[in-house]
Amino acid sequence: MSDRCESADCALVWLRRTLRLFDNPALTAALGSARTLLPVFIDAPGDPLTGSAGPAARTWLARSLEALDRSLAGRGARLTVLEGPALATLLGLAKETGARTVHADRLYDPTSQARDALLTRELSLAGITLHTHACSLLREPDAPLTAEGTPFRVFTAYHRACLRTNPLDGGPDGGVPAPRHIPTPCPTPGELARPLLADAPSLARAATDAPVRLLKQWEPGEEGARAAVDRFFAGPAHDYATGRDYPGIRGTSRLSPHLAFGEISPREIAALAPPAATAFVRQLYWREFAYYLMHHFPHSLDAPLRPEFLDFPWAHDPAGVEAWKTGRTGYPLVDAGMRELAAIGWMHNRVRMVVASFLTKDLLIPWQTGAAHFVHLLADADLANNALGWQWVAGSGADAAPYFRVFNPVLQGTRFDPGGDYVRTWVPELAALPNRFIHQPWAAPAQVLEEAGVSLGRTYPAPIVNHAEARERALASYGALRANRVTHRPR
DNA sequence: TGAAATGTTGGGGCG
DNA sequence: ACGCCCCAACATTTC
Repeated sequence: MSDRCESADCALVWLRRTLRLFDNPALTAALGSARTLLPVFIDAPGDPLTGSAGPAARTWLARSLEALDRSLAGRGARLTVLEGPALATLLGLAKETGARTVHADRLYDPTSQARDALLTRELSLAGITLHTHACSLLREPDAPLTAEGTPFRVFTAYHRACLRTNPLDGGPDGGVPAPRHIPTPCPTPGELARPLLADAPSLARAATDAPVRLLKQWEPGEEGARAAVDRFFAGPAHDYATGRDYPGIRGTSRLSPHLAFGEISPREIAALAPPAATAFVRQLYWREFAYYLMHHFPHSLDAPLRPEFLDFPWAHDPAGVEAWKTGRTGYPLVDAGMRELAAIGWMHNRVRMVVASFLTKDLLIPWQTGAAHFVHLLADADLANNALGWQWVAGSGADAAPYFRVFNPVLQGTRFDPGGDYVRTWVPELAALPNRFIHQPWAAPAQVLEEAGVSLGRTYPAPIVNHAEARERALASYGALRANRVTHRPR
């Protein structure tokens, strides 16, 4: 970042979680407001999104920034990537370029909102205006409300209200077109000939120590995102309602990391969706609902939405947490999911529910422990989605599973991974077991185990808990909580 | 976006 | 032919 000559009329485009050119209202607004633009990404230490991200998300981010830079290069601009505190970095760039305006994509988590409010004040002292633009959602998260004017807490009611008030969110085109040319201050950043991540050493490191398997399956960036959408809508989307439940096949969209980094907008996805994909579009509204809940109940990122769960008798079980994290619980479907997560920074959604149920109900570990682990390992880490999902499973959240709903990892396995493909992929030491025992190796006769080369407790762990007993324990805990609430109810 | 226990029914074997 | 038992299959209730 040097030698950029001052432009009479330059605006900064501060991209955070909108790493794309199509349907990017921040970019469009900046183009309309200034003669030249400087697109910038700031890797700020302690940033609530990128700062707490784990290696998979950091690697994805680095790759996505490289892709964005290539797209910008095709339109006469380049991406500037800097590491440092947001305020100082923006002030430095503003001074260099003479920019008095910053256009950014809006962030919705409470920490980012507080930071943006602070930045708005601090920047205005230097004569700089910060504008944030709605980029990430089908609709802003304050609406709709119930007839009483309160936020919905049940998804189906929320979803119905969304469809009633605006059935075609984002319009038929899926958003504003990508600009054909992006004028930049002179000299163009491309002429500076600096490697993209030279001034963001932490991201440069992340770009090189990639979880390789992740990169084999996914292509970070706007182009890769659009290709993934096309592939999905051409095939799996048509059988999504059932296919999405089978972790052994490609039945889901696998769009979550693309969406998390804003490489493609949900408006564009909704506009491209074929009529047969309504079940999938409904899932986009689950994402909307997560942001809606985060907006109306910001405390629900870290604390139970339903306050009676503050009294829940969670267990302290470091050994159990460790077995869960490392995929050594002795329940093949749970272990397969946790190993998939560790290996590629992603996990099939049905399996996310199963492992979350196992942690919170079989082991009685607070959902926040699991949520933090997910945020650290998932390439698609999204605070709103993550908290909603975990609270849903734990029973403490909106539209929550009733407290007595406990997933049986064996039944879930036989039902949704009947051929055992998923388990065999991620728990190879069980691969030779016949289907009948692949989800419950402890039930196999000694001879079958021996023929499959499985020795429980040596090559693969024996179950760390008995699920039937654990289920009873969970029901008792949740039952006590319910009784508690009744006796404590104010009169 | 659950699972297990309990209840019901109907067919077939058998005395 | 008939009643009885068993059990699978399905439905309902309960946690």
